[in-house]
Amino acid sequence: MGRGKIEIKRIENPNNRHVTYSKRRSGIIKKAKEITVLCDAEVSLVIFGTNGKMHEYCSPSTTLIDIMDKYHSKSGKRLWDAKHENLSNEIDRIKKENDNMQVELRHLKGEDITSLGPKELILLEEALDNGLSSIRGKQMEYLDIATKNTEMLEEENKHLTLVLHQQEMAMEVNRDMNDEYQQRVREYNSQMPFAFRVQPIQPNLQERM
Amino acid sequence: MGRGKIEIKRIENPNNRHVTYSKRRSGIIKKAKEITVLCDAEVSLVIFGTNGKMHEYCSPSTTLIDIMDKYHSKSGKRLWDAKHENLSNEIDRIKKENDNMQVELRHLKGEDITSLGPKELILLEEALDNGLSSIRGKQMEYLDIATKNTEMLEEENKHLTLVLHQQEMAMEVNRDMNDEYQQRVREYNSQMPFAFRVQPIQPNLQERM
DNA sequence: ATCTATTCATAATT
DNA sequence: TAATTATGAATAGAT
Repeated sequence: MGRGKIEIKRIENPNNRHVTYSKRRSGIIKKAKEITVLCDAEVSLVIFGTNGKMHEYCSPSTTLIDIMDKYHSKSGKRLWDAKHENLSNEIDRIKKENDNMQVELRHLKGEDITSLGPKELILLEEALDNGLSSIRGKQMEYLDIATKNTEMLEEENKHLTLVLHQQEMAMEVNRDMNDEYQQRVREYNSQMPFAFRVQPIQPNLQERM
Repeated sequence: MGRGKIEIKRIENPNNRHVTYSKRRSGIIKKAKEITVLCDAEVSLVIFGTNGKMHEYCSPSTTLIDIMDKYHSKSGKRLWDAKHENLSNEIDRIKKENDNMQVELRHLKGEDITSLGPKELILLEEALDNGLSSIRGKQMEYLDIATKNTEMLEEENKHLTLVLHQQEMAMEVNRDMNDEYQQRVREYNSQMPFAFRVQPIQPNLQERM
């Protein structure tokens, strides 16, 4: 049904495959709707394309759950039980994993160790020692950063103090000049447009913890 | 597509309806198979006619359970009954718990700590220190036991040595007596029924580690 | 069930 | 991507 007969086998060209998928999908859904109306049928149709997108149709008189329930009773296949069992097994598996981790955690924290033998204790001790040295290494890094930070800040402080001092000197000079100038203003009855100003410096960026 | 166009509305004549149902049902299933093959699609199709009979198609690559699983995750609709919902929630909860423990374990072992701040490191260090002191306390117990054991064994050894010495003395005396006795036997041409024997001593029970 | 006139779905093309 | 169209497929009604 088209400009040529096609074999029913996988369409290798991805583009064509997608186009055909879209067309045929809507075709099937249309047919499903029609049989629902024409023949009073109950239809559930779920389609997944290679892109993973889902499309579904369910006859309006029911829900997918109803259909599945009926399927269950008609086919005799224990569809839900199987699913249920899978979930239960999964839970058991994870719980066991959980318990093991729980025990390991408690042991590492020095709890519930009465049952452990000397060799196990030695292994634990090693693990803890390793953990401690790793953590102290990291702390050392932080300490280095903090030390450098302090040095930078002290340097910065010195600089700021110096600049501040210079600024004060400059202002003093300025004030003197100004006084002298005012004097002249008074003397000559004229004005100066601007006073020199010292710009504040920007604080340096600091490494943060 | 037939000897005349038909309106898409319920076919009132039961006979016609049934016939159309059969024809169209097989048509849809054929289409479903085709899209499966042509386009790599996953299809689940369940049809119930008015007679209550069920027909289904499911693409060979999957099962109805898989399709329903996917449907569940894609649509987010609560397809599963309350039981399932509970189990799923339980799994999610335990998995989360698991992940948290996993992280805590790795941190205690000094792994994945680059993201931790100094305060967290201090808390970790405390935990590890506590664990270490607890474990070393336990090791100390074992050491005490081992020391006591050693003392006991040494005591035991002394005792055994002493007893052994006494025994040797006794045997020597015995041998002398025996020699003397044999002499007498030879002299008097008669026999004694049994010889006295020294019983070996049992080692004392020791506390075990 | 089988047959066929007719409508429909759609593959190729634009 | 969205129309168009020639063609094969589906099927309604008849047998």
